[in-house]
Amino acid sequence: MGIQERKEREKERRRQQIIVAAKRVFSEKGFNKSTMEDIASEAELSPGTLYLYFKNKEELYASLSLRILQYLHIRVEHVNKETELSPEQKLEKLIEAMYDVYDFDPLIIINMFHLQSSETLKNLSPRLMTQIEELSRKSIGAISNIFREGVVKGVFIEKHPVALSDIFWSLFSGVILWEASKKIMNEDKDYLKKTLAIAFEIFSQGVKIEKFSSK
Amino acid sequence: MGIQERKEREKERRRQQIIVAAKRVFSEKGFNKSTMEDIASEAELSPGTLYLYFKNKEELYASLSLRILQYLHIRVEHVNKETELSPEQKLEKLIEAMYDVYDFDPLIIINMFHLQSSETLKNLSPRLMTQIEELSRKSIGAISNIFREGVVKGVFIEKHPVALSDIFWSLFSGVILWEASKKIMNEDKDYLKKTLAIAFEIFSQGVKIEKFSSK
Amino acid sequence: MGIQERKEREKERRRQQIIVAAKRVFSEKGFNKSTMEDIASEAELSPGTLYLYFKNKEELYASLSLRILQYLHIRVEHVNKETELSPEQKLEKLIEAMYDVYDFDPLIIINMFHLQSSETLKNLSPRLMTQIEELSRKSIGAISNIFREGVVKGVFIEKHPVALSDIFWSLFSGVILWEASKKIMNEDKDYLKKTLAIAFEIFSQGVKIEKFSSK
Amino acid sequence: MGIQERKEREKERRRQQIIVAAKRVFSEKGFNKSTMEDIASEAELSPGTLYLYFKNKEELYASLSLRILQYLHIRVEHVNKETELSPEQKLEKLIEAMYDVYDFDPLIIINMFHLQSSETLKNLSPRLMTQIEELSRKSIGAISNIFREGVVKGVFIEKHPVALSDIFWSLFSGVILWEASKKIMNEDKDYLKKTLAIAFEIFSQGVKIEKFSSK
DNA sequence: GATGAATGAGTATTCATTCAT
DNA sequence: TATGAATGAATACTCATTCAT
Repeated sequence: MGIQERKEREKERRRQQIIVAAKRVFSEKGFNKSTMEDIASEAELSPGTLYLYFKNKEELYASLSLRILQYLHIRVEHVNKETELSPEQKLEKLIEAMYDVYDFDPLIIINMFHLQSSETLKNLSPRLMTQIEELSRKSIGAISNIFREGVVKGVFIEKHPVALSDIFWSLFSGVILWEASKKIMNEDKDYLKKTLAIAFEIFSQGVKIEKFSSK
Repeated sequence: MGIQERKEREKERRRQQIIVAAKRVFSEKGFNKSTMEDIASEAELSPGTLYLYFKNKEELYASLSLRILQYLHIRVEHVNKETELSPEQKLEKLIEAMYDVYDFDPLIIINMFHLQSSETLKNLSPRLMTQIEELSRKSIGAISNIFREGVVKGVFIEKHPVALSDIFWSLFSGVILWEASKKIMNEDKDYLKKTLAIAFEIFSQGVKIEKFSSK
Repeated sequence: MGIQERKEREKERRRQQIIVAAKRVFSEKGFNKSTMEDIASEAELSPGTLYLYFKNKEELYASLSLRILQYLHIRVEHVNKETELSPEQKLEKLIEAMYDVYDFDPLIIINMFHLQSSETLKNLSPRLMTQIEELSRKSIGAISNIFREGVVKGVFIEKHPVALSDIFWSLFSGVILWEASKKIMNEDKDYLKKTLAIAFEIFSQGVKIEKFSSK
Repeated sequence: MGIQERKEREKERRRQQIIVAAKRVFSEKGFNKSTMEDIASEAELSPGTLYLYFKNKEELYASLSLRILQYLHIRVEHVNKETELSPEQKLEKLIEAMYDVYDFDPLIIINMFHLQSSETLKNLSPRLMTQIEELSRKSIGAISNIFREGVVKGVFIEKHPVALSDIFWSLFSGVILWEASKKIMNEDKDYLKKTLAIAFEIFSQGVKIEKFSSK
């Protein structure tokens, strides 16, 4: 019914309001230094209200990660489905997608890393856990596919097809962290973009089969 | 003076004893979940004693990073000074050095990252800050040198010589974190080594100039 | 008026619905661990509605006691009014009544005790307070009467006629609490009944004058 | 060693200091309304210090019960060991002992009852649990012995020898609670003593075998 | 120097109660 | 009347740090 639906929508809006506030606070102070009161006041709500929408602090934090994972998944799947593209073109598209993912939420790597800690996992509801696991698995799988295809078609070197996607992701995370640690993150996004571009170019060159055949 | 010196030596021994204990505790529980009492009891000392050697918890943690940085610096400088090696041979030596650095302390990346947080920096003594900054600057400089030399000699592509070293470091960090997040870190070091090897090989291929000239 | 009256009746029905739910929840979790939401959901109402019928949590709880007191009062008065019975027969009837009171609500003693706490009393409305006080006074009075009559007729020992009723009540409460603390309360009502029977028998023997005269 | 011993003694003194403060606060406000800060400030200590001596609030509360149980045990065992006394004399001594137990801590019944709640039990350390269980078992056993002996010697009626001790204890608890609920507890101890005396006398008369034989 | 008992500020979480709809 | 989302005060417990011995 209309009323039911409007309520549902309203509820979702509140969740987003809280998530947005949480993102601001967490990215400024980090998980441990952020208090639930900080977040509540950023969201212009009372602390108690936060607990109507999120089981606890960990689950609120993990919800940020879920949001990024959803976006990552959509983008990566989309690349993967463009069957008419060559592996090299797909890699290019993938790189573009990764830029956007980072743009969507620059804290992606830090969130992902936090998510791993056993303490965190203990406090999450099974539902959220399942969602996160599924999205991670699917996204990683989609990236792997792109490289596997490249290897099969003789375009990319065969160094453990899985490893290629791992290294691709590592490079992405590494550059972001590196930039973050230089605190350039916010002030100069262009520098990050340029660095990522070079990193991905080097990677692309490194995985192309012609390189090896030309020796 | 003899006595003076012996005291100094004794003092340094205690510092190391504490640092070793701290490393064990921090690497098991992470910074926030580790208590000063945990560390004190691991070091078989009382909590109060820790404060005779370290200003506070942050400074104790940062001291771990300093220790790794010292090792990193020594190894990297050593590679840099071998003037008779070609840029490609130096890169190979550098990669070996990075393995060892990781072996020396697998928490290197996490430590380095923690070190950046403004909250941390606020609590460090200027003396420690200076030491850390200097060592970081020198180590990064030495790595940069290797790549700059390669570019100058026409062996490595010219993509912002600085960027090459940044990306090298990013790749290193990214792989370690990636593995850490898969919790393979401790159980299967060989897998990490293999992944790092592939990563570095791809990187090496990617930066070699022949690739581009062969096109 | 018809409409007025029907509303009144409806209102009373709701109150009872809430009281019944509250009884279930309180007896399972105790006063402090029971939340208003627990009770609301047991009553299939919203938390807000509870406050339309009861001033606060304490008053809701006290209403349970009022209900038992009403039952106790009815039963005890009834015994007292049977003028043709001997004191010993009345005591027997009284004992039967007490069994039934306990059956009506096994939490009677705990409720009564909770009712005494000054914190509780502070939160009750004067109207409720008055009702409770009146019923207590009357019930105790009726029990006292039975014993006083026995003393006057030379059937029961004269040890402060008031004290006899106090002790009778104490014995009743004590046995119930003792059983409750053994957690047999719910699982084995027969054991409680048997213990109560022995207790009352001992008491009856103890207060009979012949005992003393036989010495 | 002397130093070791003095420290131990000092530590025990602190525990007692806290227990005494806790007793005052708990008996005034009850368990739930008493805060750890109340107790700390009553003991002229900081809240944190309480946790150096007691695991949590429940365990602090339970420690009060332990203290009473220790006293109860000593007194009851002492009566039981006086082999030259007749069952009737032992009962008299037991009654005296119970007066003293109540004097030692009038909250005895409330403490004991609180101790039963499953929520409480969940939070106690096994060590404390064991101590409490053992003392309870032994004390109850000693009381039972007295009655069993009386039954065997043909002085007390045989109504389940165990039940006699249960009913004795119930009577004791009941009277104390009854008085407590009349809030006479503190103001008029003499009235309580008199009531207890009458209660025990009635009980004693009730359990004496001659009563029945005289019929 | 070394100790470790004491401190007390800091915080996640709960829940009785309110009030706009 | 009835709702139930929002409130925000209240509190047990932790732990970095200090300081008397």
